[in-house]
Amino acid sequence: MPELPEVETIRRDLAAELSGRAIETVRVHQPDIVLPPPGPAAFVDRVSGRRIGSFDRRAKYLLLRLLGDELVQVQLRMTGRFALGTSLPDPEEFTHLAAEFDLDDGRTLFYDDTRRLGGFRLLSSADWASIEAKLGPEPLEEGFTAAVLAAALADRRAPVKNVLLDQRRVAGLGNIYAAEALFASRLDPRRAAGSLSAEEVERLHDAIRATLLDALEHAGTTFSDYRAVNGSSGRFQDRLKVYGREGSPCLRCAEPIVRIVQAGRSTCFCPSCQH
DNA sequence: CTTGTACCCTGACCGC
DNA sequence: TGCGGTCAGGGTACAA
Repeated sequence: MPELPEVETIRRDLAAELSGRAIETVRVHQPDIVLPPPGPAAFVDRVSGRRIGSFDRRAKYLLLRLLGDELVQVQLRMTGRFALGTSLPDPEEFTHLAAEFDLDDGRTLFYDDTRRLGGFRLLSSADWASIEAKLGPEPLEEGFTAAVLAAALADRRAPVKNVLLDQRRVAGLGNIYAAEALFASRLDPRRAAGSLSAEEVERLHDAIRATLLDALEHAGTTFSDYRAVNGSSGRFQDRLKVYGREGSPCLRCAEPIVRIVQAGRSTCFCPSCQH
């Protein structure tokens, strides 16, 4: 589900609310959303009573840092979502409540996940550090230059779209924003990643940043499931230029947008003006 | 090492 | 109205 802009929107909504709070009790309704080790029962036991240091994001992960040497890594995957309040804000929307975290201010952090592909993992700082080390650069941070992107794409024969989705190469991009960035930079998603010229890499680099920043400004994209913490939809879906527009005229050249399958996921692009 | 495929799960939608 | 097939913002395990 959510890609960098959506996950970052959630982080911004929750960070100030959660930091400094203590988690008094935890209820896990769907055990399979807790990834072992340590397993659901131990997870409840070890997270209950802990105080939250900060609430961060890396790639598409949310990180609930606990005081002491541990953190809860949250993956929303496709349908995971949060709400914060004294009661379930919208029972009609939260039909697959998977976990609840009661806070020391009387409010509860609710986690709902229709498909249960997302989940929680309690990690030591050392375990997280080894996971973190394998993730690619954050595209919105200073260090993400065109040269860094060029290095991530170099010598790769896989299609550039697939490489952009590989979190070890660039962190945070998913199916929507990879397609949008390739459209904005007029690059054919089927091109071998390593075949891009320096000028093309620069175009792609600028497009990735501009697309993500624009999406962040519009609180992300709500295609079907994603909601911000207060339940509101993103607004970027109205600004999508290729994703989900199969058969519609290209906004640049009016030729029909086509959909192909790459690495098992659909890619929308304009064969007439993306080269 | 790189690359592709299957799979986890539910629900919405489409054609018959 | 029902049924089967397909698809969905992701990531991981495993095979080649």
